[in-house]
Amino acid sequence: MGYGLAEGNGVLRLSKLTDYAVVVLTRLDEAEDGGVLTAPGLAASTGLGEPTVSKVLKTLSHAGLVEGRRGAAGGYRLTRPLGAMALTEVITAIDGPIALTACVDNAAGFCDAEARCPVRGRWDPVNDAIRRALSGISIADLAGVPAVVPHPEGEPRYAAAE
Amino acid sequence: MGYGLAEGNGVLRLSKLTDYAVVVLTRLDEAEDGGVLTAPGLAASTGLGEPTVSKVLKTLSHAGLVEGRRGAAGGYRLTRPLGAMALTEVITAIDGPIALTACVDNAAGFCDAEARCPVRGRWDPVNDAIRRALSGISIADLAGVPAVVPHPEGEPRYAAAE
DNA sequence: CTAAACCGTACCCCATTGGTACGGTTTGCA
DNA sequence: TGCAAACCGTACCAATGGGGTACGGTTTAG
Repeated sequence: MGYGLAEGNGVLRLSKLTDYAVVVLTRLDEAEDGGVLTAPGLAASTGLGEPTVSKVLKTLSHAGLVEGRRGAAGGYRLTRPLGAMALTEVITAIDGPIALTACVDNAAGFCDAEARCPVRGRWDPVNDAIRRALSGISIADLAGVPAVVPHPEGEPRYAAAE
Repeated sequence: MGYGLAEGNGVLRLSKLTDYAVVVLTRLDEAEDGGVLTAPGLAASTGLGEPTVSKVLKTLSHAGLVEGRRGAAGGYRLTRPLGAMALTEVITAIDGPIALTACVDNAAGFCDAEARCPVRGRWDPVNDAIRRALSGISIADLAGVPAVVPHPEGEPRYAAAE
């Protein structure tokens, strides 16, 4: 597949799943029927695989970012507006905690080559810089909020702007 | 091995090679004999594998961050002081360009699912934030500049500080 | 002439990730 | 009361990319 994220670009590669999560969250934000959409419905409207969408939703649900209601008329619903949902929360939910080094945040002093390690804990300025940069970015900032973008048959072509 | 970087933590994982690069660059900065050290020597003093160190040096050399001199009395030398060497340069040299998405920086409009892609190019605020956070961090900032830390036999234990 | 070191390329192994499958439980509705 | 639709949890499989290695070639001091 491949949506917006790079294939094997380089650093700072966050997973495709995170990309999918943003897509799905955006779609959920556009929902109108009480803001509830089903996983199969989301899969159809986004073009992603249904099992993949389910997986993403499950993870987001586990993190408390969406709420799943079971049963025949079930579906998923945002627990918060996207403007109040930090990007870091989604990243943490999908990819785990945002950390660059192991020595720094985790229990310090567990390096297997602790002896003769010349840069112990020296990466934390980078960590802090990254965290500071990422905090303050909400999903709404990424969504651009085109709101209720229809996706009829044919070729929507969201790109055509400007 | 594993030096300072996390194993499989999460986002923002930059490669171990970049970690090694910082280690090697720091060692080179501590050198005194005209600032020239050999790859085997660096491997021995850092505890890293000799082929791996060579690989890192070769890459750094190709990026112009170090200068390799061949022959019997050859070795590597910094082309700039660490304070004037940006972290982003090292990252770019080892891991490639710092980019989060493919659609944004590269030739736009090559998404295989370009139609119905709801977040085209929406990741660039993140890209910008990351770049802005990383610029302004030099290798000297990471090195801490303990300068000429001896590594005799026994157990150096750099951690023992404070 | 030889040894030591850099250089380039190509190769292999394995861990992480993306994606899938399946059985179970809940719930609206006929 | 049974059925269908949807969420839930877990486990599994395939492939991509990165870490690490090997090898042959070229340069250069002694």
